[in-house]
Amino acid sequence: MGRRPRHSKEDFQAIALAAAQAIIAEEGLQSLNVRAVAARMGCSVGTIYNIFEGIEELVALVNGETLDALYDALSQAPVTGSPERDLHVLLDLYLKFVTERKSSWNLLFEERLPEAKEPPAWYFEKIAQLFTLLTRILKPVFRPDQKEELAHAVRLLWISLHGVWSLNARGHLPIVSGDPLETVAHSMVDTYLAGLRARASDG
Amino acid sequence: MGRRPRHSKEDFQAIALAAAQAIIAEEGLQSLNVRAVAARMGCSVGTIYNIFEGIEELVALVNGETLDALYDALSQAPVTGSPERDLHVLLDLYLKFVTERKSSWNLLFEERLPEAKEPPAWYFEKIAQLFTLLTRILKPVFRPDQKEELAHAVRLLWISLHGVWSLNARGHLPIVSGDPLETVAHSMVDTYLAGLRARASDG
DNA sequence: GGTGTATCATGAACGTCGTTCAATTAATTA
DNA sequence: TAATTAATTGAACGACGTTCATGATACACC
Repeated sequence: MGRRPRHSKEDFQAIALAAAQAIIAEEGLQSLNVRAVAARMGCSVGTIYNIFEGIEELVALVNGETLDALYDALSQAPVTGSPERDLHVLLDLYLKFVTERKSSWNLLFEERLPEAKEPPAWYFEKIAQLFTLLTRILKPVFRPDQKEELAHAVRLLWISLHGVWSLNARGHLPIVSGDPLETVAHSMVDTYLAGLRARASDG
Repeated sequence: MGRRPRHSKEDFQAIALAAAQAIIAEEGLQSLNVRAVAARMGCSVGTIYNIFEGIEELVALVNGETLDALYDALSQAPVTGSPERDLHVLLDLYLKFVTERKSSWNLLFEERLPEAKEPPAWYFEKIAQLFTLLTRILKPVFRPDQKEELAHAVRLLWISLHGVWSLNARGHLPIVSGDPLETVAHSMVDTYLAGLRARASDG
């Protein structure tokens, strides 16, 4: 038989991931490219393409870690039974995370999923995991039998907040609102929650 | 004195803009680059840099026209006094526009404003113009003296919907919701409007 | 018309990027 | 040790945005 791989594919991917994270932390997003990752790993660019289909796959891994780290940061938030209060606490942890890990965070918004291709399965899982945090906070707004309504509300709230993060990440937020990021995010949550309560009491 | 320009800077920018639009329409976003624009204009790449600081400035012009076209499409929407109905009609025009001019629309979400630089002034104006459409629709929800509350509500609704468009443009919407774009957008508007009414009746 | 000059227009060339692939290296088996 | 098989390499490719020495051109003045 032939030559055995020095590292398994998974090992190599982990090393590449660490290298990418180091570059992002030390040099910023604009320095994240194949040659920089290869140099930091101590291998050639060709090896990167042995491990990954392309740079996008590595970026997806980095974004996966960002989502995990976000979950870790947000899961500290308490659930008191008051959605308003809980959401505000969650939001502040969120904003702290965005501020502290600005580059990684922005990378999430650079990613462009190819038209034809399905997003990777673990992407769905990580988002679902984050959704559970919102779900348990919003639970008191709904009756126990309104499972689907609750899930629906979580999705919409997520998307609304994504509007804020997205505009902010691309520098467009000042075009839309003169208020700072925190203010906009808090207003968003308050209004949305009021809407949920109103629709819930309607039926 | 020296040589007079063959065209004024504004003329040239208009020609470049038309060339860019033609490329987007006929070849798609991925073919929009300096060389393609220059070739279609019948000039050299250097001339592009005589007219613009860089390609981003041309992209900004294209996006400006997209915002104008969007305003034209949406300003047909009637104002009946029922915000729910009016918003749904507006939303459908919106979705029609997004479908018909998908490439131009996506370009709006590719743009990344440089950190240090202020967005161009006409950007604020065009967004403000679009805001007036939402403002007159949402007016019945507020008392005549609640000018600032109305403006605030318009901004938040805009940002919420931006969350939907942004996810959709990057292919991330299926990760968050299994529902089609229209459904998500309509739900968003309904919930937000319920929230506005609830908060308005509180004070 | 000729000359000088200020200005515009040119496109080859540069640096960077993602990506490819023939050649090289090395681990395993016979 | 030699053959076999596969991982690793890095020069090279094409596309990109951008630059700048060079050439071309229209005007003012004589």
